[in-house]
Amino acid sequence: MDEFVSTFTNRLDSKGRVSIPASFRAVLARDGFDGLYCCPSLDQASVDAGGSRLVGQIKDTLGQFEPFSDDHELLSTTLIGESEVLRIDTEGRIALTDTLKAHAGITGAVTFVGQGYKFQLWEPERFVAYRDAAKARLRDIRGRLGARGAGGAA
Amino acid sequence: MDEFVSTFTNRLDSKGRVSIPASFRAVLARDGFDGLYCCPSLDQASVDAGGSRLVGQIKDTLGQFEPFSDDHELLSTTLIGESEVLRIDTEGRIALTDTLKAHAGITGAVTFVGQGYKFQLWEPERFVAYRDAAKARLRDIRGRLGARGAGGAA
DNA sequence: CTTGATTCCATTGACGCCCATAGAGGCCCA
DNA sequence: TGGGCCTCTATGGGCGTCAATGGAATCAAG
Repeated sequence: MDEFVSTFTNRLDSKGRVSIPASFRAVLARDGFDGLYCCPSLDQASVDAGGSRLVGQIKDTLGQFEPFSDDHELLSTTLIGESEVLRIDTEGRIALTDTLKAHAGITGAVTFVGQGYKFQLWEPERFVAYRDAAKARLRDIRGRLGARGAGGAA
Repeated sequence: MDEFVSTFTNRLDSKGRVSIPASFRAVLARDGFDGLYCCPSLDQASVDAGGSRLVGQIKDTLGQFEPFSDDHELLSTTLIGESEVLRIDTEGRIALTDTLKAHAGITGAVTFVGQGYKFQLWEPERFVAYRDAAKARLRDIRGRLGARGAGGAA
């Protein structure tokens, strides 16, 4: 599997370090990117993280806007300016910066949420709330998914 | 046969493991996917499971949405974040995570329900109730279809 | 010399792998 | 056609390995 799948919650130790889930590390290793690319999510109190594929996706998104346009500037300010490349230590852990922790409200633990080509970091309780809201909204918009359904209908 | 067919019920052992029905294992082996992809059903207390074909179907669904869009984030959080890739041991067993067991209400046994390109995991009693309700609805529909029937089982 | 950061080592518990057993069903042969 | 053998599936449990975590040791600066 070369995608980030599933959800894990790990604790920060006294030095602020947290282990990246082993299965995510395996994906990152295959990806080849050195370190972990992290950028605050645009609309949520979470952090988007990943490797080359995330970086590529961000570039593609930026490429859809005219260079020097307001929109391009706004996006690049957030997607690139607010980003960090975190070092992964020999045990597979990272130390989140204060900026990232503040954005996501992370204190004692982190929930890692796989999203295919990237994953997100959440404060565990906030994630539960977001997840429940997401499910509820998904039921609403499911009609738009067409006849094939999203892995559920009978 | 390369489709999941029929229904089986197996018990969980003291370590929470349960055997995948042999005929399903054969289909998975042909599918080539390493492990078992499991995704909570959106509307039912069950788990959708399968291999590459299920994953492909989910990817197709996600591919209809623009990356970083609200809808894409919602979908990937639910469809991928809630999913698990379970390892299949040398005996053909899996260990369900607490999250999946909680979603389906599974405690002592699991009912495996073949559905062609995927199959579902149910708590046995809940499945019986669901099946009976489905049958009743089917009779209802068939009645409206007139004499030719809907090819339902006896 | 003190502070912060990075690597190294130790512990604990979960999980994967291996072997063992029983029971059901299929197959062969008389 | 009946009985017995044999294979395979489902299930139990022991053991080793690895991941997550905590803390000490080492290194880089200021």
